[in-house]
Amino acid sequence: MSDPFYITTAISYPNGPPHIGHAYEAIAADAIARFQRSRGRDVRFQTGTDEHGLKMAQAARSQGVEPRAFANQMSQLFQEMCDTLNVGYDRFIRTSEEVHYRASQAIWKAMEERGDLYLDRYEGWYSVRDEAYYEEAELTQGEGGEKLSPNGTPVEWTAEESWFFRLSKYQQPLLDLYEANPQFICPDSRRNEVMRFVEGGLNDLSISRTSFDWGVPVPGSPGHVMYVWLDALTNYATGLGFPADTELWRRYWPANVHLIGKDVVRFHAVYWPAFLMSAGIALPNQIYGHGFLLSRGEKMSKSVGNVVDPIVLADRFGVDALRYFLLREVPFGQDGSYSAEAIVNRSNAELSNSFGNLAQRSLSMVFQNLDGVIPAKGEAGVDHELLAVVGQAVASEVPEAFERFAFSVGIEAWLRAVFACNQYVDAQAPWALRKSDPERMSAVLGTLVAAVRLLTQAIAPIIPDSAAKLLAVIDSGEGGAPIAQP
RNA sequence: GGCGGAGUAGCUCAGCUGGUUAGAGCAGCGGAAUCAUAAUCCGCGUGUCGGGGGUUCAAGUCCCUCCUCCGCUACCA
Repeated sequence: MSDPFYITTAISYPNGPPHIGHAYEAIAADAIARFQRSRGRDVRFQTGTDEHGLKMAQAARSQGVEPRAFANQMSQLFQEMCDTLNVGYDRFIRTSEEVHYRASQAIWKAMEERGDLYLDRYEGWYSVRDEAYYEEAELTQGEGGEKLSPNGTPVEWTAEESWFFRLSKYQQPLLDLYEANPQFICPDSRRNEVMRFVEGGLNDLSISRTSFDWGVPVPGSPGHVMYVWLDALTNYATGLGFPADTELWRRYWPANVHLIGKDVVRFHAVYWPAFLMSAGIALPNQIYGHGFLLSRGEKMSKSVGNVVDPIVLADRFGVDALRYFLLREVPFGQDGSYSAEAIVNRSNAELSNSFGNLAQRSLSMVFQNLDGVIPAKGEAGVDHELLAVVGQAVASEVPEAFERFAFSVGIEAWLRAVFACNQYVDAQAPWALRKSDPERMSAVLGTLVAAVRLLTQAIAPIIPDSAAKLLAVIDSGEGGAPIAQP
């Protein structure tokens, strides 16, 4: 195989169990990976968990366990989610792995050798409750004249020794990058935001912490652990064996696309390419920031109590129904809304009724009237017309859309072809031909099975399990062998 | 505050560089068919295209203004 294609999801921060947003990204990436494989690309697909940082340390402490034990336990849940949802990753990476420490330290050293790192003090108004520093201008006055964060929490002036990265130096190189490679940040709305942000000027970035120790140690600087994002972003390289010059690394780097949520666009579209430029490593081709899933139009949050476990949804509605819904309902790149009713409506109306029933009625007639032997497709004008419509969809419209991650667009084109098949069935009425013209009935059924097979292959990246089952039935009839009762 | 995006049928949205009587899906109503997982097919949409003003032979589609909603605005995964 040639033409490598490397896709990654963002690694999930497992300070809580996976929610539907994690599932959404994993499913989308999996669909892309499966689609590219079906196109003959040599695909590598990586996902994983981002296990360092203060929040993980705190979550572990609240459970009364060590960070590493907590991470083991939580990461397992994310792996199980992927397995349940048929997300076929090639590598599930964990940032607590030893190899990842080596990779992170290697990229650090490369940045240091470039002269882009320096030790300084990080000072600012710090809110312990928010775990964040604030600018003077962001603060408000409390009742008693004390300073408060924008969230109304108390702040105190805090100073911490920290390593800094000369991000400011990369402002122009980054702008040049965005200019020369318009596809680097997608969709366009995100690209515009990032460009505005960078044009506004970049400050150097604090990239080490001394206030906790759950992280990758900074080489040669005891007491410092790396800023979680520096370590987290490096995972994409670690998974290919970096810093060793491995076969995987040579084959798959740089990544074709990092699929991420819109909330982490800046880290991927600004910091990551700057780190890579500094370290002298090739840049990924594309950062794609997808939208968020809203529960009935509202943001998911624990306090509202509308956080949904994707495994529960999969159990309730079926893995393929859930996958289909998520990629069908929401224009990829935009925010979308989901609800139990919407999942049921989509999967029943389109997957089960329009498509599933088409396959069922076609194969069932073959089984009952032709002893299960799949006939040759017809040569009448209407037969060619139908296969031309289906062919246009599966060979051109669907792949063209999937290629640019426009799943909902591609699936709509696919559905139109499905509708055309149902219209054809009704117009040809093979059940009426059974007595009047058995030969013609055979031709019609042969045409239908051929169309269904094409449609099944086209949608397989979205609903891999159902598609495989259906293809197995159809292909069991190859060479004139009778198919089993559908 | 600054920058950007959006406001089109009950719902979700298409409408590219201005040009036939503004479209699709869903929902709803009516009909046909009965092969199939009661699944399918056909027919039915007069909506101030957010308000107001302007440019033009012609504007949902360009300009101005107002209203409403959303995103980004530096170190939180």
